Amino acid sequence: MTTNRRSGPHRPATIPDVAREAGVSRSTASRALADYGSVSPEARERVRAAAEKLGYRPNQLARSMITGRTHTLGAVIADIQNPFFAGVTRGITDAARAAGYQILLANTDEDPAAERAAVKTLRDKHVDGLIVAPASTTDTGHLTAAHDGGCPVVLLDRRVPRLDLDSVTVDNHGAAQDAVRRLLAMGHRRIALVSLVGNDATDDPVDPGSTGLARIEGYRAALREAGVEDTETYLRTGAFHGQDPAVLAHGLLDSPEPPTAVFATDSLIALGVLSAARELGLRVPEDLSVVTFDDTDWARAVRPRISVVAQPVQELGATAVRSLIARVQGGTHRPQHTTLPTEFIERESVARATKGRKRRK
Amino acid sequence: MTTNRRSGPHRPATIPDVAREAGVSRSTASRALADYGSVSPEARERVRAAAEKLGYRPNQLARSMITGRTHTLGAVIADIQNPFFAGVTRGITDAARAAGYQILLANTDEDPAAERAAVKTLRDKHVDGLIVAPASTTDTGHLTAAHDGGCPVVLLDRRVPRLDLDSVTVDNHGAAQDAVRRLLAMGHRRIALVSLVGNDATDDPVDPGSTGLARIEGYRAALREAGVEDTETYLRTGAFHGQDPAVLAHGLLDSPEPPTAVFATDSLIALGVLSAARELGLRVPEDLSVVTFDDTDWARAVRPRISVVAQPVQELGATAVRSLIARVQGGTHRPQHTTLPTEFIERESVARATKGRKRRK
DNA sequence: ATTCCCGATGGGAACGTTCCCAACCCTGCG
DNA sequence: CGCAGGGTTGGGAACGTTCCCATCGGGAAT
Repeated sequence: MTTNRRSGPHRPATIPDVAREAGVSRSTASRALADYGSVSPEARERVRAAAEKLGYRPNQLARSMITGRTHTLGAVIADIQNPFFAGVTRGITDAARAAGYQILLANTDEDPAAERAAVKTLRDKHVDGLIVAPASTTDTGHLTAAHDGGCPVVLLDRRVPRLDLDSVTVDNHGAAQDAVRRLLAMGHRRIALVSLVGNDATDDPVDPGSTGLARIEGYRAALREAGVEDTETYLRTGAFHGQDPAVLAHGLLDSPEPPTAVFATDSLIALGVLSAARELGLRVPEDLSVVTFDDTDWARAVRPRISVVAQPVQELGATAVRSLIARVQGGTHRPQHTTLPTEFIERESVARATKGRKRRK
Repeated sequence: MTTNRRSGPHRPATIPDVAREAGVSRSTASRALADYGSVSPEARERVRAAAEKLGYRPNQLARSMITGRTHTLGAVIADIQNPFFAGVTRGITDAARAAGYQILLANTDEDPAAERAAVKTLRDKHVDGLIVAPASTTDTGHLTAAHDGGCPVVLLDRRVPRLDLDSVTVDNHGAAQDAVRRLLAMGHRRIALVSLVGNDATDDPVDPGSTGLARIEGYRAALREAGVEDTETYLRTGAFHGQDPAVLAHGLLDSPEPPTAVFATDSLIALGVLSAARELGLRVPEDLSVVTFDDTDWARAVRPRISVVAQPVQELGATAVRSLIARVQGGTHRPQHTTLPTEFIERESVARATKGRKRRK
């Protein structure tokens, strides 16, 4: 008996094992199993039977070494606990599985350094492509490097204007403008926007890549077209980290001339606004109208139900995957920018503005 | 010039390239880079400089082929969109990254077939270990097969009693019992439990593996010890799929002698209860007290704030990862069952029971 | 001075698969 | 009957790394 280096109870069967069992060569066994080239019917059957008998399972690592494909995609997002990204990730994993791909997941917490590290690690693992919700619109060298290095990148949710990478986004500017228009139509004039933004100091207001700035610009545009010149008084932006949305909202609402409506740029901020309103004894929507991005499960269960700008979260992720796989498998066509539609869902958190509403302390 | 098979603009540098540049052999270069064996300081430095110059990045696939380690763990969970699993996954990815591991993610939607397929695919990709929230307590052949085949498995959130695998759970029975005791202490007697359970028909009531049954048993135990003999009237369990918690709760609350308190076994069900209560015009907590598992973000932002049984979601995931890595790297000690503590957080959704409360239609 | 040992180095094999190519057999056609 | 050609097969190389082992040189000890 030959001494095997790995002589455990059941050393996993390899192609040579199967070939030996079937009485053919490695090449023929490989061809029969991978179904390419030409193999005689009887040889094919013998190999199939031998593989079955030995419980042969192809070693994807070895296969990947040759083919250069791992059938694995990397997903680099901010925070899986954020309902928006949870939905996106769900869409990503489902679409990937349907196409025969797996997902390597990495969180960045909006930290560009963590994002660079994640991209590096995932590329070292030879993912076939990357889906990235970029933390910064400027610090993108690692993304172009990956793309140029043969690892396609699809930008998710956020765009990087001067970067010629595929992207899948929603029309944040238009959606925000629409939402604010609806508040204006209900007679509101003192409309606040509460947002947490990243380190996008250099983002371009004309063609913003970050969702935060795009929504802010949509907010400004809606106010201006309604003749509200001052678009900054009720604009509250905090930093991603360390800033509690509830505190931000509290400061906004607890002022001499508070807003009559608040537009939150995501569901976590909306919770902060609701929390602050509760602390101050403000009723929604009688004292304060509230609208937010993202249709989370609680938005349609709480009282009052919250009117929202719903994003197609799962579709966002699924579209990114399909776009990426097309690029991985297909040729190198021009970068494609997909914009998915949002939907405003009207519920009970918006009321007509009452001119001289009394504040209750 | 030799014709290279892959003659792209920048064929990624390999160890032979670095060795050539540094004027040493592959072996020495490999030793210098991987930091093992013995290498002279000057050789080490020359290799380091050459690697730097060529932008060398080790091919993890090739390395894994030799070492048998991929530094990748598989996470097989039900649904990333469920806040509980989102938190768990966050804990998993963070702990994994801290230990130098990556996470391959798969959703099962509580479908045993999907779970088997996921485990198969992940094993084919040669993950070093698996973290699984098993969909079934009986259909577990693939898990023992993986474990016996050298791919360690850690059970998450749910246990499989007769299976000798590591597990990380919380004391669901005790936590549920404690929560119901608190409702009893507030004078409630007609206490309902609303739950969605999987296909655990054969789960053992004495030592339940599924969280659902464990919580139900805790509920029953609390009622019995308080002298409430009938523990089934207000028990509502629906199936995982196709059953809307709101509908289930609606049927429960819209009855001749409705419960005065509801215990929901997870946050999605709690939303259903809240939604049904709102539809029926019931006020929380005046008409209906509500307690739920899982401290989600909305539970502390809505009005009234919801009293909850908080689970250490991130810790659950992180502990599973650390336990798994210990087994991957260390010897093969006995299976370890870790139980993490829960915490009851008292808020405003529980009121003293009023004897003859009037229902408002 | 010879022996011994240890640090340093290089060559070759191995991991398990796919790919390329040469060899082979058999049939059909000129 | 010889040759072309297609289906089938097997051997060898390659992917990029780590590991084992043999070799070599120099300093210390006998």
